Amino acid sequence: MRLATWNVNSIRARVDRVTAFLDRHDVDVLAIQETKCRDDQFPHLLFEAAGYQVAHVGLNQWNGVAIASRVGLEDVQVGFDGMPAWGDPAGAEARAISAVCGGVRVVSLYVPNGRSLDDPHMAYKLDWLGRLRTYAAARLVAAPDEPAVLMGDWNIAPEDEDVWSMAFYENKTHVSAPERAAFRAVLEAGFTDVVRPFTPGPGVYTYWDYTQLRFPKRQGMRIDFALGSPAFAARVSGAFIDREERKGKGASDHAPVVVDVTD
DNA sequence: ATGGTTGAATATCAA
Repeated sequence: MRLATWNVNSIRARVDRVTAFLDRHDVDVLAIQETKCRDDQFPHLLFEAAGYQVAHVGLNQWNGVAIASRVGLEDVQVGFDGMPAWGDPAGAEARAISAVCGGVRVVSLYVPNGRSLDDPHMAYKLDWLGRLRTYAAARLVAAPDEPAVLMGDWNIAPEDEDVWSMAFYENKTHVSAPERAAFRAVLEAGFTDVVRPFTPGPGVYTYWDYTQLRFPKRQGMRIDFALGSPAFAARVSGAFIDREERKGKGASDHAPVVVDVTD
């Protein structure tokens, strides 16, 4: 079975690229982030025509996450237990959705950006990640043998080599010690980065800013990850980052990350 | 020129 995760930066602007990607790489399950639409605006029919069931949560033009699957889509859950609320009035944002696809619990995640180190969004980001760690740890206790994968846009570059320049990111988000500790805490809860062993750095990224010619200058960040439970990680047979998807007109600023598991 | 691009409530905000 082949799974992938991709921050598409608007599903409506990108749906042709997304369905072409699914076809080209024979993807069974795609975790999608930043759909940037309400559910009634999501192009459900195009996914159905391509043979995929879709679970999507989108509340407005921001965030929005989905899972598209052609190997079943069971026990859909919006958000995760304990996911923090945000806003005034406070409410849950559309940043997490999960389902069981082909026997794997797939969680599609869009971690809050943080904006800047002293912004309230940064405290929200750290709280959100802490709650995610608690959820992930609880799942391993409740179902230690369940294949589960937390995949999406984590908005964290966990290692120095995951950014094109540590000097550039000094005092910026994505590389700060608290963010990296929050990411590491999920690993310490028992989850494993199943992609990095197949895509070693340095210079291997999943995101390049639209501005400043970052992509042709190879100035990116590795911030999209698939973290597998022990039962999932044991079945991973390969992984790659589809850098080609960042090329050309109409590309998302993120590339898809693909993971293969044995059936 | 203190930006540079893209996408979404077209007017700014978010990334």
